[in-house]
Amino acid sequence: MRTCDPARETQILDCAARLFARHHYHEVRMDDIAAQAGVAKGTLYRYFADKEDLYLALAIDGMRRLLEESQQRVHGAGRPEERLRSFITGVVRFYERCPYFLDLLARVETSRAAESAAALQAIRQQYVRLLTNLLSEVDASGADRVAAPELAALALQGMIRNLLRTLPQPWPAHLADWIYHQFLHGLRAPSEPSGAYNLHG
Amino acid sequence: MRTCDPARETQILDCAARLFARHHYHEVRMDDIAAQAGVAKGTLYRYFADKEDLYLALAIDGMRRLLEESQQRVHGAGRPEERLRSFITGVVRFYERCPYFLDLLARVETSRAAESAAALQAIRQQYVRLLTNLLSEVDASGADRVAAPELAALALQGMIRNLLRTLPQPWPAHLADWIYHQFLHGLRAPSEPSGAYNLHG
Amino acid sequence: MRTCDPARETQILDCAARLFARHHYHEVRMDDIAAQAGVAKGTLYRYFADKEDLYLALAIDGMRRLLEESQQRVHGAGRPEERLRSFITGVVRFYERCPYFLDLLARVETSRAAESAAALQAIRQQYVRLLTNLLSEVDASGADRVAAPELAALALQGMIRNLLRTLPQPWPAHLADWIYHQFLHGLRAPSEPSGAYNLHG
Amino acid sequence: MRTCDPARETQILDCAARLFARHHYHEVRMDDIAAQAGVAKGTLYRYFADKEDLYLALAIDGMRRLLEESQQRVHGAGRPEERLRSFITGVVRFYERCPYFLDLLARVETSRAAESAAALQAIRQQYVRLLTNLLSEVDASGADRVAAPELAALALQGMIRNLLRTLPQPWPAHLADWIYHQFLHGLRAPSEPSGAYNLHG
DNA sequence: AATGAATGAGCTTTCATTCAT
DNA sequence: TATGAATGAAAGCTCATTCAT
Repeated sequence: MRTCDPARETQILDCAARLFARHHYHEVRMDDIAAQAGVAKGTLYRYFADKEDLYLALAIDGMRRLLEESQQRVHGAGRPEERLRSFITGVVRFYERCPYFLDLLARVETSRAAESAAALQAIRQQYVRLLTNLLSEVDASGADRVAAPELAALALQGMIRNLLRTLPQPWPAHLADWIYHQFLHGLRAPSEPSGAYNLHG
Repeated sequence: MRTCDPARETQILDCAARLFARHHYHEVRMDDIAAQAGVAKGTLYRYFADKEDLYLALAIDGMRRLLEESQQRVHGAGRPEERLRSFITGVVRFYERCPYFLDLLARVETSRAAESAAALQAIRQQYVRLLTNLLSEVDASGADRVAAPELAALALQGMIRNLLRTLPQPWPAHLADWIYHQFLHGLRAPSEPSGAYNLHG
Repeated sequence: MRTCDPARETQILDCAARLFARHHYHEVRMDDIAAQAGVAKGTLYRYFADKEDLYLALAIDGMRRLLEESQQRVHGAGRPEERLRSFITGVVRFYERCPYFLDLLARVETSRAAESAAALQAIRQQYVRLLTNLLSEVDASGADRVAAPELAALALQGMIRNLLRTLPQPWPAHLADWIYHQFLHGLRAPSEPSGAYNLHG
Repeated sequence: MRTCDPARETQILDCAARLFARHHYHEVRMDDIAAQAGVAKGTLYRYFADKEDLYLALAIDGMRRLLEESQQRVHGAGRPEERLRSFITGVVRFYERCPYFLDLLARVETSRAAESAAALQAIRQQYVRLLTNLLSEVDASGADRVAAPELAALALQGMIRNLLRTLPQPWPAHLADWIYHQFLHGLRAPSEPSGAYNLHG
């Protein structure tokens, strides 16, 4: 029953992503998605059970891509601190390429429907665990204790997203470095030698 | 035309807030709001032009209350660091009382319509400026430079919100302290004497 | 129960007349009428049972005034032809003073509700009978037979109204004379000595 | 967006015409029209933007049909007088077939919205021009001058409509002839040999 | 498999009417 | 008696979903 043409499915998801990133769920009509994707409305229903399903697939698709990229960086070579820095840089780059995912993910995570969406929940957990584990490694490698690595993971995630969602693109150079430094050493640590930061960097 | 009975307006906003926090915009019907508030549907339209207007008023109302509370704490007595700690504690307490505002604000800030909602934008800017100024004070009082106070303000806001939105209530004791410490001293600073943090604290 | 303050009733009717002349029944709200008349909405219901009743009273009021004016002219002195000319002149003058009645009456006579409105029907009949009788007098006074005076009455009424509703004000001088002449002598009779007629007379 | 199935559009218009002729604009619900036409409510909105648009299309449709019929008669063969008689007969026959258009047109011409409805205005102008030109031909062919053919056109139109709207169907035999005679020769001309006229002929 | 016209449940919104003040 | 906030039935309209082609 359900058609399987991965290319077309990707095409639909891409178009839908752009629409859902700019407009709320109830503002995007299936008509719009079909028109944007260049297919008939009925075709959407061969790939997705309903609007909610399409919306969820969208978020899952985006989060999985971010997760996979992050996994490569986190599981790469180098000292834990270096891999943390690489992780942050990767996230910033990801959102640079797909800025509409910033709003989309913020939006979908607010969704109560997501609570029942096991797949999305699973990916989100993997993501937090990946980061938590990395922070534990940082902990083990350092002189000081990392208190509550899970809290720290959530804190880092929040910092990154809020900065990226608020700051207008193009983002300041070294933004990833600034985040890394702030996260690791806090507000009042001496700046890194790379120079002063400002919003219009 | 537009009726003005502040008590009733507050009553409607309160009920609507609870509904919008638990359900998406398109999932909440004006019927539901009216029923919840114990007024007739037509009455809603005596206080708000339409659904969107009510929704916006909701967010503005919440942000204004948070802003006013925060201003009192930030403009209070004490060293800048103390007032920063007080600010963070205040925000956590605010969301403890009104947990539904966490999702609501996340949602409304994702709204493109909000871009044209001058009132909401204005409050948001005041909020960021309040925090930025406080961080500059922290800067002036300390030995080290605070790099990019505006970035730091956004980072702090993101940390707080993501933690509160993700962690299930009741929140760990000393969560505000943990945030303060992480924000000021970073991940690897020695923990405060108050003890270890964990998610179910 | 029903309040009786003729001055206020007239005031309401006047304001309503202007609104109903410019807008269709369903486009005029009781709010509008109340605002225009400078009374509260509830007050309207002390003078008229409901919207339909007010609307009807309006038409009856206007038609009665036109009927009374016409009766004076038709029952006046002079040869029947002279009184017919006076009648036509009077109608034109009436609509010159109250142009909004042109559309209002056209509109209310289209109303099916009017069929059940005995009062309005009665006045309309009196009006047609007045004119029919006059035409019969013209008949009796002349050399030729007036065929079907009732048909002629309706024809004259239609001529007048369609001309006045279509032509922009101010109306051509001698318009009433032109109507009188056309009605009595037809299209191809020699023009009266008063001169040529044209739309911008 | 807008669907185009002429057969169905005609079907909807026909059903709507009957309803709007018997009831005021605000008394006819879109539900009624849909039920009468045997389509779903949503279908109406695939053919017409909204209720007002449907209403206007109705009038335009009717006027266009009347205009086309009239053009054939007016541009036919024969002396101008004969074609004028044919025109009048045609109009009467048209309204005999579609009696509901009498009220509908009276109502739509009272509409202020119609002023902005260019299509309707255009047809109305063509109609008046057609008749005006015909009367000018009658003029040229006759011994006497036709004073103000445009006024005469409006007068004739008003006569016809008021008679047809007021007289109950079935209409008197020779009603068209009576109108022709009254219009051309006036009230006091000798009757035609075809006999006496009366309302219940 | 793809289409897009048709569907109709269900939404937002209106506004004539009521009634406590 | 006058008011106008509150009412809620009823309207116009939308749009996710279906299914004949």
